[in-house]
Amino acid sequence: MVAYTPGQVVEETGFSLDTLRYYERIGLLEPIGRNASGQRRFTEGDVSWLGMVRCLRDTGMPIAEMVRFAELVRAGDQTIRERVEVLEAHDRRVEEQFADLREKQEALQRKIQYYKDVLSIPDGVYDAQG
Amino acid sequence: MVAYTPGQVVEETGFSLDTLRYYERIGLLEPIGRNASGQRRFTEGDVSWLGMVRCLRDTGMPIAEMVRFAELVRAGDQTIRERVEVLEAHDRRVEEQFADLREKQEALQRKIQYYKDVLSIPDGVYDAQG
DNA sequence: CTGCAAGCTGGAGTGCACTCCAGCGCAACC
DNA sequence: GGTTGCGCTGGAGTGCACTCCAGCTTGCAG
Repeated sequence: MVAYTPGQVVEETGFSLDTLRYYERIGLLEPIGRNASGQRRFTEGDVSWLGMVRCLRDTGMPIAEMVRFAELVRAGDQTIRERVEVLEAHDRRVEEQFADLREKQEALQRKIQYYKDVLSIPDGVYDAQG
Repeated sequence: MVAYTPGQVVEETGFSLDTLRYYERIGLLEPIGRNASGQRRFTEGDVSWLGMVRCLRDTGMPIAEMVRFAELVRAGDQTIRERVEVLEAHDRRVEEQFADLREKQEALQRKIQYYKDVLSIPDGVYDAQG
């Protein structure tokens, strides 16, 4: 059975050692196994769960919600349906984020265009704040 | 000349009163004019600048960078070219955010699909973490 | 004239998500 | 057998962007 040292997990997942320990403390990771001298040894399962965590984190899921999701995972197979609901709700939020951000970006681009228009008529007098 | 009370600005901009005061403290807003008894009276220009602030904030520009941008605005018309550069760099970052987020979302959707596949074969035995 | 809402100030507190630190253990390499 | 490196712990600190608070003044409605 393969076991990963903390250093290897840092390498693989991109999370810092402190972050990994923090995630374990708050219950986002279940207690990580230890070798004879008390050092962490991560399993394949731990690492793949960290992949899920990264995915959720990078799409903006708050830690508290990831912890709730982790609890569902630990509760076993009968929670799969609920997990799908959580993930789909999250996916819809991500979709909303997109729409929102796109709108805001369009506003930004209009402002940029405004500045460029001012630039192209160099000696006008404008209130350049709007 | 129209002047806005703090309450009206809260209404118009969606920023809280505390946030407005905070923005003034840190120099994101220039010192707001006061009436005879010391209460703030915002000008049209203040409000339109707050529109810009909202636009930048909502597209994820950090406060510190907004403050630098505010300083450019205060420095006058000769900084317009530089302002355009700042805004365009920001716009490119927003674009990157999109690409990034879309990628992460695709990963998320693959994970959701995986769960759904598990759901559709109800009595298999799977490691549902990946 | 009495309330109550709105606003003022400086400073402290909050929430999130880490991040850092001191002081320690263990293993291994020269 | 020293020192280098990886890892351990509990707890404190950080950075960001607000948000709240006590204690006060001002504005306006009834």
